Amino acid sequence: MSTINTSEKLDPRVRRTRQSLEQAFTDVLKEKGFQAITVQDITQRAGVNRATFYAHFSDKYALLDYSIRQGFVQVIEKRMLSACHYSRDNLRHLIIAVCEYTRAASSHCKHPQGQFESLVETQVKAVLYELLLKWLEQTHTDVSPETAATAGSWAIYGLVARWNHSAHRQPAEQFADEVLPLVAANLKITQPV
Amino acid sequence: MSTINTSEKLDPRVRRTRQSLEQAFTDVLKEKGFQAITVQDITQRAGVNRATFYAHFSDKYALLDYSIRQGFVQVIEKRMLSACHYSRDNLRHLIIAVCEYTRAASSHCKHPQGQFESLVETQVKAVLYELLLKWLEQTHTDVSPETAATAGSWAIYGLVARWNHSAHRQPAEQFADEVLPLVAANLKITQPV
DNA sequence: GGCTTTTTGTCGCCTAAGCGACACTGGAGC
DNA sequence: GCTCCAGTGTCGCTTAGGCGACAAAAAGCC
Repeated sequence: MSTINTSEKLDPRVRRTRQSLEQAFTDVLKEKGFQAITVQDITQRAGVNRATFYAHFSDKYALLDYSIRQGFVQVIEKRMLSACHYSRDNLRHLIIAVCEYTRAASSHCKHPQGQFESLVETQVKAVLYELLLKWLEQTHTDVSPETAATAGSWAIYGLVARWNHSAHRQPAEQFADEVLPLVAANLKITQPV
Repeated sequence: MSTINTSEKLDPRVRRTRQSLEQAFTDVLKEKGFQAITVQDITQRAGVNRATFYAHFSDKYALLDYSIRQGFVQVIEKRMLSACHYSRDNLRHLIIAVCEYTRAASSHCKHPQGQFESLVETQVKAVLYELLLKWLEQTHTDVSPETAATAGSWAIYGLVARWNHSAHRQPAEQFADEVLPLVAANLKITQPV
C-alpha cells in the first residue's frame, strides 16, 4: 500500500492542520455546497489561519482533491486490508469500493451538480489508475500496463456511474459480480495470479 | 463570568494544544486511573510533544486541576447562563451543579479513591469560593465577603459530599431545595437581591 | 458602464510546537 | 546492597503556524 498510503511519519503539527482543514471542509460542504464555499469559511471553522491554508493547498479545489483522495483511499483500505497485488477478489472489492464511495460522496455535498462531480470523477479515476498500474506491473499483460490501467480505470468508473444513475439500483455486490468478468477482460491479464 | 470564563482570545495553537491534552487526559483517566497515568501516556495520545506538555502544565497534577476546573465551570455555565450575581435561584442551581459535577467526576476516573477525590474537592471548593466572593462583593454582608465565601464554599461541598455518599440518594433538585435555606444563612446575606 | 465590498494570494515578523539530547529520580527485580 | 530502566524535567535549535497588512482579482449592486 506504499503508493497509496500517504500517512508516513510527518510533523504532528502538519497532520493536525490538514486534519482540521479537511474536517472543516467536509462540514461546510454539507451545509453550503462546493461553489458557495470560501477559503475563509474553511479556515474559520477549522481554527486555522488563512495564510496557513495556502501553505498546504493552493486553493479550495486542491483541498477537494485531497479530501476525495483521502476518503476514497480510506474506503479501499477498509475493504481490502492488503490490496497490494492483483486478484479477482481484490478487483471485486475495488469495484464495490467505488460504488460505496461515489454514492456517499454526492450525498456529502449540498449541490453536487457543479464541478463537484467531475472533480470526484477525476480523482477517483486517478487513484484507480495508480492502483491498477501497481497491480499490473507485477503481472504479465498483452498490452502495456499503462494502457491496461487506463482502460480499467475508465471502464470501472463508467460502469459504476451508470449503476449510480440507474432507476432500480441492485446491491453493489451483485453489480460487482456482474461486471467483474468484463473488467477483468479489460485488464487483459493473461496469467491470473 | 469574567473571573471564571478563561476562554479569552488566545493563540489558536495554544487552544488546540490544551484541548488535545485535556481530551487525551480524560480518555486515559477512564482507562488507567489517575495514579497509573504517565505524562507520556497523555502526550502520546494527544499527539503533542512531551516538551510542549511542560510548557503548559508543571505536571499531571496541574493538568488534573485544570481539567477539573474546566469541567466544573462548564457545568456551571450550562446551568446558569449568566451567573454574574447572587440570587436564590442562582445559588440553587449552583448547588445542583456541584451535585452533577462531583457525581460525574468520580465515574470518569478508574480508581477515584486516591488523591483524585481530594484534588477534585480542592478545585471545586476553589471555584465555589471565587464565584461566591464575586457575588458577595456586590451585596452587603454582616461578615467580610471572604469569610462568608469560605463558609459557603465549604458548607456546600460538605453537604454535597454527604449527599453523594448517602445510601438512598434523593434527586439533586430536591436536595438543593432542602439545604438552600441553610446555605443562604451561611452566606449571611442581609439584603437579598 | 461604474462603484463598493468581499475574497484572494502573498509577504515579513514573531511565537508556539517539534525534536533530540541531556542529567536526574525512583522503583522493580536480582 | 546493587543494577537497570522507564519516566521525568529541562535546554538549544529548527520548523510550522499566527498575525497583520498589502495589492489584486471577483463578486455584488446601482
